[in-house]
Amino acid sequence: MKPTIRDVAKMAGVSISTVSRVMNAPETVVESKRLRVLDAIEELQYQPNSFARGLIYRKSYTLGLLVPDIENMYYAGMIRGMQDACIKLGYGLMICNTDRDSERLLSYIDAFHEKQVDGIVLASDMLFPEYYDKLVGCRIPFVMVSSHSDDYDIPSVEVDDEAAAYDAVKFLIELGHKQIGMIGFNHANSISGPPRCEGFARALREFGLGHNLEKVKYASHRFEHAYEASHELFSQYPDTTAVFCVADEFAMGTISYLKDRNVLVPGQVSVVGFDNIRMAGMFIPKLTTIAQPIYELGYRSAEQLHELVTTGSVNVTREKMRHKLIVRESTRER
Amino acid sequence: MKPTIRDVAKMAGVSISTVSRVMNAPETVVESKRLRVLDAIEELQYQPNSFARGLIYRKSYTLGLLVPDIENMYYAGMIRGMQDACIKLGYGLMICNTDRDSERLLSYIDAFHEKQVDGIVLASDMLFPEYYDKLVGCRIPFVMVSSHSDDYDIPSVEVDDEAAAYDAVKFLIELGHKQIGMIGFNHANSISGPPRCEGFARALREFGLGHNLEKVKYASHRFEHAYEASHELFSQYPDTTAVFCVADEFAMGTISYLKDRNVLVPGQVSVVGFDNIRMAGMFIPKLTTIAQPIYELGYRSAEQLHELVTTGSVNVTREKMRHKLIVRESTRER
DNA sequence: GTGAAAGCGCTAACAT
DNA sequence: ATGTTAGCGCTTTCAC
Repeated sequence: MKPTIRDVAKMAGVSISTVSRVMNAPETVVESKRLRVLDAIEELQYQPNSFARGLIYRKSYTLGLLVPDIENMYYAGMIRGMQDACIKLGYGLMICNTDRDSERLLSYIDAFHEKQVDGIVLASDMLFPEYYDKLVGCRIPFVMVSSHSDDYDIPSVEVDDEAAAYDAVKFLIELGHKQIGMIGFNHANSISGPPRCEGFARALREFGLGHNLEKVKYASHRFEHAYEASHELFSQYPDTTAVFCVADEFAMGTISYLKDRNVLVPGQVSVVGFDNIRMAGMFIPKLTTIAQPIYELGYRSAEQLHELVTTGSVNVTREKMRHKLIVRESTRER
Repeated sequence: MKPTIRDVAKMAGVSISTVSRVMNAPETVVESKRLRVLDAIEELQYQPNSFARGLIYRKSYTLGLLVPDIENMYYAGMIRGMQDACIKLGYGLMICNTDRDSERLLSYIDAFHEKQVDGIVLASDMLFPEYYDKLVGCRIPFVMVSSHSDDYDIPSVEVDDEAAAYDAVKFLIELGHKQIGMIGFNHANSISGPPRCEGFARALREFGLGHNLEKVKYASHRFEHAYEASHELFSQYPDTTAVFCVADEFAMGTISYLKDRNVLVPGQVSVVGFDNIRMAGMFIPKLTTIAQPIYELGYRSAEQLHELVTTGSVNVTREKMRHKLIVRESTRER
């Protein structure tokens, strides 16, 4: 049996209240007893029962994270950031993988509710009314990361997707490319899909390259889909010399496709990615990409949630973090 | 305030025990009342307080996972498997990233202890006496995945590293390679490092290629280190035509190095990896590699832990799963 | 400064 | 079949 506060009290020859006090307000108990209690705690390897504590404080000191796809490398860095923040804040982190499935997400909310997490961070997903209602119904505070809601006033941290996409495309244009395509996210389920398309369009228009506006194919988050989408893109617009991919994994898919067709990257076609996941610098060729501060995004979102949980509100809702173009080897002047 | 069992009881006009019964033994309460209770639960979005339950059952229905490096793609698939198993078993999963740091790992054990997880799965790490003592001291059952302990009798699931390495090297030999090098794990902290070296050595000896035995360089888990190690390997043994890398990420590092030196893979040098992480099929060239059943490893380890937690022991300790050579594009006949 | 006792939300044994 | 009640381990008044 795990030792309880009673065991400690007995061993130290004091009452349980005294034991409780040395843990929560040590200065209120005389040194001699305090020391005896501390010894007993040490000796028994006593750990207060967090169920009992939770019952009283109504806090689990645990945060929940809902990610769409844990195999997507983008989230690995984010999780590290969140976890480091959680350590700093004295919280635990419970990670759940929704597989982009509504049912599953909803049932994880139930699980979180039952486990009494103090708050949830929702990564990348759209905030459907269904989710919102459930979260509010469960009275669980939550924030969003790499996403936001236009309809509800929910704290969020992300990058300026429109501006970032604009920068990527502008870079391609300045390299001298005139025939530019894009591999985007399927709009249906994606929060960052539309703004990245808009950034693409704005850059094109601004530089009088509006004829490219239609050169957009969509893929759903994985390498293989981007490979397929690239096939469509190049079949339909064979003279394309540059493509903007809204995710590094897409860029890899595009480059793979091109490679299979014996077209050189960046020799014949330039490709820019998005995210700057760890793999971006390992791929051949190394990816030119829009870097998101992935780790910081995760770190910040945990802090934000903590703020929300403890104070009831956050200072800056809808926070934006800076992106940055990183030029590596997948792009070249035309 | 979150509704309690009392609120439900009041709304349904019954006693709290009846409410408790409809949740734990529905058949013992008459339909009419049961329905009223169910309605009230629905209406209030009532969720039993897991602290109170935990206090009684002394179970948190939560498992803890300790991974060395969550940014290592190897673990992503494993986590998916574990999570799916946890769903099936009705458990939650708490993931912690140790960064291969003893201090951090130990402090996570404390956190798990305090949070009363029902069990822990320890991934890849060695089981130092320090860890073992602490775990036993805390009375937390645990299993190991992609690792095992020779010193203690702890349930584990992994692949047969020695045999797998042997197969990889044998494949290279059968392709006609005579000058074979290896990029291995630094031994200090690695459980799978030594057996993979042994597999390498056994294949070499068996085919009379013992002169390659010394062509081994070590790297510590990341791409960059493998890149460096490859530099050392090829500087010292420039006539090497094939290299066995003990991780796919190492294979990528090696190939990157070779690429930077303008040597063709698989044209001039063949490379085989290990793990078959998701990236292996996305890299250029696609990696020939030893596939581990990563998802299943995770799934199985969670099942094993569950067995240990619920029954107090497991049927087969030190379980092995089958590996498989997957031939793709990074290897070629000599 | 310290102990006794109430109570957090729930389950289970005991009455009825 | 249903209600009453005693804890589970802890914190926190409230007396002393």
